[in-house]
Amino acid sequence: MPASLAAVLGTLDPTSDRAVFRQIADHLRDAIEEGRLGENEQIPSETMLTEHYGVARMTVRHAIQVLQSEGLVLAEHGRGVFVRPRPPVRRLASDRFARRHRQQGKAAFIAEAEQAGSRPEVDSIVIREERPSRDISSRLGGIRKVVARHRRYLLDGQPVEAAVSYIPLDIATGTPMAETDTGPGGIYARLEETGHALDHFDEEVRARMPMPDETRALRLAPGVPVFHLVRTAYDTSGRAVEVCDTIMAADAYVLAYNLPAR
Amino acid sequence: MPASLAAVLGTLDPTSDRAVFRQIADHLRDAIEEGRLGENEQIPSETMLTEHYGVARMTVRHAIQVLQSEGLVLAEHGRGVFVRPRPPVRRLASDRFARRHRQQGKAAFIAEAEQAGSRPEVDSIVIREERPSRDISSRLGGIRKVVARHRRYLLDGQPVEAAVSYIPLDIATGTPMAETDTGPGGIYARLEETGHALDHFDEEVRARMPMPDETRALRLAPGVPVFHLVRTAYDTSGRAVEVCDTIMAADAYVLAYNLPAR
DNA sequence: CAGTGGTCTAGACCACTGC
DNA sequence: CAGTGGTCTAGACCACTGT
Repeated sequence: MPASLAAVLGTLDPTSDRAVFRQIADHLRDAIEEGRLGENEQIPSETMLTEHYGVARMTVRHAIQVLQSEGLVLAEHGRGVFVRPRPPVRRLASDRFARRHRQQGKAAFIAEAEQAGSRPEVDSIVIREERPSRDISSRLGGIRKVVARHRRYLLDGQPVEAAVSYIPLDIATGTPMAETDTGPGGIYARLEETGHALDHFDEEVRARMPMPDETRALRLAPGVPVFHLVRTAYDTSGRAVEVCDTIMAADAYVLAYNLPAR
Repeated sequence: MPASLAAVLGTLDPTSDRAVFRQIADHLRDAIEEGRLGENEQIPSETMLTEHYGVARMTVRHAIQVLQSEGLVLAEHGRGVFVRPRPPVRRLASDRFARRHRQQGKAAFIAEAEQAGSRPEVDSIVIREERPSRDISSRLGGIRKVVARHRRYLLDGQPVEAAVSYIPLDIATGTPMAETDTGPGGIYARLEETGHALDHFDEEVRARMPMPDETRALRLAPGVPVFHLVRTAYDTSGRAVEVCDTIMAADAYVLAYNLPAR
């Protein structure tokens, strides 16, 4: 941390209409964006800030809370408040479910992670029969019973993605799709073996702030939104054969798509 | 608002480890999610909540602030705090820039909005020569000068999208692409007329919390993330002929894409 | 005008971290 | 142990809304 707070942060403008806590938040935000406070660096403590600005501690805390909800800093109890590093980003390409990527015999996530030199894991696997929600049911053509495959994906021990796949009961029953281990190539390989050659996927993307359970499952920092993906797989007969509902930490992903001009 | 606060919210659990402001936030969140507090309904005032729970006003405000940063409620100075309605959502399909949609002679945004019965507007139009950022430059093949087209899109008076298009100077100069009015079909129609028949687009999607200037430009409520789209247009010779950088209120959009299975 | 939320103070006690 | 952030109180004054 630099010696002079005034050099990093400046001073309050008493003639300004802008609330004091917003001015302090602005100073800190500017310092972060211009690199005067670098990634993982500790920002001045609440005590130092109250003394520097001559305000009450609650005012300083309010300013820091603004930055937390913007996802710029992370408070660690007993240690300090730190500038959040930009996490390594995974790029998801729109051809990631193409057949040629399945032929090595690995599921998309595992193959891609190993390629990138990370250690992939899948945990919290729960497979069970369920009655799907109205939304999922209508995407699968009005079906009433499905096999639901819940799981969580981790990279180097960090959870990055939580997903649920829904497969019509008549398709999944008696196949590895209803077992924990789906075998080489994952469920898309099994679908193709059982007479459901895949034609295309429809993918819907939303972004929002996480619910509290999602914050826990993905160990999300405050101020990080989530991507909510709903992907439907269609076979060559036009039947919807799987819906995958995925929540991802938005700061860890870039989604890349190819759009036709014709 | 119902007569009994206890029926809507319940009471504190003094044996719980959970902080009081979190318990209050949980009660309000549950009431919203289960419909005991409906869309646009006013939640109990700070005064009522302090009396009901027997806590200091700052504790109640802290709870409400949590809900604000989750995007669930909206505080209106002097009026009250209200349950945020889910705004009408625009669905952006991955074929939205297909040539056939351009042949009516309208730009994609205008045509689509009128189709949906909304009143579209485009304002804040600024067209000027710029030196592109490193990122934009490299997407356009290392070019040093571009025509930048800044504009903001509104539906029924509400800003929904702010975008900047970058076009290499040699392509745009002397054409309507460098003017305010690009003519029927927009810049993509002009590109095709000037020997740059379009082949495909690459689109990258990110989501994050907005910067303060984006909050202003899109009149974003607290707790609403933004989509950040960067779309590159390629002509049939493989040259990148335009990059469009767009910020959108994430609660107003669903992005829909088609992924190949081959 | 009464009622609402917005800002700010000056304390208190607690829990966690690292030396 | 000293220093950090986390929670909470009990006030104060202000600005905005609607009657």
